[in-house]
Amino acid sequence: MATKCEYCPLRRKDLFASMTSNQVSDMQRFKVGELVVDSGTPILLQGSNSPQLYTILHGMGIRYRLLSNGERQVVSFVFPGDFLGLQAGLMGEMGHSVEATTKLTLCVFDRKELWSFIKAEPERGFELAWLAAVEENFLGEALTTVGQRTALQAVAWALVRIYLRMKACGMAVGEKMRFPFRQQDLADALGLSLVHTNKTIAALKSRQLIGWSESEVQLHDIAQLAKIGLTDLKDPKKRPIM
Amino acid sequence: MATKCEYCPLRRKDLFASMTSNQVSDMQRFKVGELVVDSGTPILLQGSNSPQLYTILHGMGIRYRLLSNGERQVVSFVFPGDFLGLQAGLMGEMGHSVEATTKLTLCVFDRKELWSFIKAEPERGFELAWLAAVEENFLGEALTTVGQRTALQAVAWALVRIYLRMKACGMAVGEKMRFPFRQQDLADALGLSLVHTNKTIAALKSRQLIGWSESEVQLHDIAQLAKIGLTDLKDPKKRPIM
DNA sequence: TTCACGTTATGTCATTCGACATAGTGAATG
DNA sequence: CATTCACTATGTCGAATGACATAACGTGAA
Repeated sequence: MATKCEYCPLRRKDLFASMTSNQVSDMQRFKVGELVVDSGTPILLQGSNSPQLYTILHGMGIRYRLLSNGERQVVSFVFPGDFLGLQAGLMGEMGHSVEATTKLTLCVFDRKELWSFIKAEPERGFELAWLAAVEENFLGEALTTVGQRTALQAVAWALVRIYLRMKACGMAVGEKMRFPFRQQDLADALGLSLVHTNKTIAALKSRQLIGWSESEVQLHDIAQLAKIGLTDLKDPKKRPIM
Repeated sequence: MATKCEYCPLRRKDLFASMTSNQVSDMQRFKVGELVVDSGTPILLQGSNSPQLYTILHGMGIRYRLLSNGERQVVSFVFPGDFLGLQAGLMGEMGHSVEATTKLTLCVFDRKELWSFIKAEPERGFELAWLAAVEENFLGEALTTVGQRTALQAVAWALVRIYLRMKACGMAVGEKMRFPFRQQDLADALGLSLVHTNKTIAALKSRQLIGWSESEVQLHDIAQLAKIGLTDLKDPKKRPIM
């Protein structure tokens, strides 16, 4: 049973900008259905031109790029509210792949309708750009991490960022968060080897800064982690939902 | 004497998508003037909320982020046709700084007018998003470079990418291109130390793959460089101009 | 139960890359 | 013409990280 946009659980989180009721009903017309996939399922493929666009309603995943020598760069982790397929929708080709790392519920939109959707409500074009700018901004920060932070700083940065993003949509309580990603995913996101990532995590654990168990991570001293990671604890900026 | 949009030299390059004459005249109304700055001049500041937006008419620059420990990550090099200030225009805050590395001529727009500009011609909102998506796509590639390519691969990748971008707007002839960036800029872009970057460049020179002299770089064997850099020689995709 | 498999954990050793030192070059300046 | 400054060049050494090996552990399948 597809979720009605009117009752969309995302819009209630304060991570997301509010919408007029007109926008909600336009959104509802744009939405062609809902898709539920298992963890591990590929959603979008690098180089492809997907006819569908998705908004994550529930669950998490990763975006990644593959190099011709087989190396994988995890470009970002994706969470509820993230919009998938924008690059294909605008440029005609995805620059990365997207894969589910938990069971994932997606709102499905038809790429062909994107333009008429925006024409009907020009402000949504503006917000589409806004969303892309949020992503651009994040990638700049990630690039800075991989380029300039040490392994310890990078891991601390990543855990803090993920925690804040999850908390902002109600997926983290207290110091605990569900963490369905493998150390290999984190390693590929930070440009580190799996082994070194593991040892770096061990270093944070031995300092009592974090705990790591079965798909769950605890941040025991978030302030200290933020300091190590050369970042702050400001909540992520409000952003639009598509 | 400000360049009239009608006679904009950029629009003639095939890197850029064509515009209707309506769009050109709307653009002209949006443009509030032209700004010429010397090399080294800061244009936009990370964390600021600039009241102006710019399109590069002529010249080059760099975007970079600073970390609290003073480390600098060059996020991208910017060229004619690039739009500056989008993040501030959309999210209200720049995620990076922008600085001129040559004398720079900029079309100046008023951020306050951005929304009315888009409302008047909704397709431009779409293209604004397109522009942001192009940038997002590039940053994903850069992130992959810094995370996964070796120093040699990274330098080769960067030179090829810059060359193709410059050629696409008529700034490179044959195997030669003007290269106003310092090795330090390249190093900060690739997450390498200056010394190691210099030695990597020396390695490419000793293999006769490139030449490097006074603000000029020659790519003697572009195909081989692309191969080393794990990339291809496809021209950059067409993109809109603001 | 046993086996295979995916993931995390940890030790040893190799390599890439960074830090520091020093020098060379050319442009700007006085 | 001498000086300074920004940038490029190159050597030596050390540190951060990667590669390889092995083990521990849980899960699911036979």
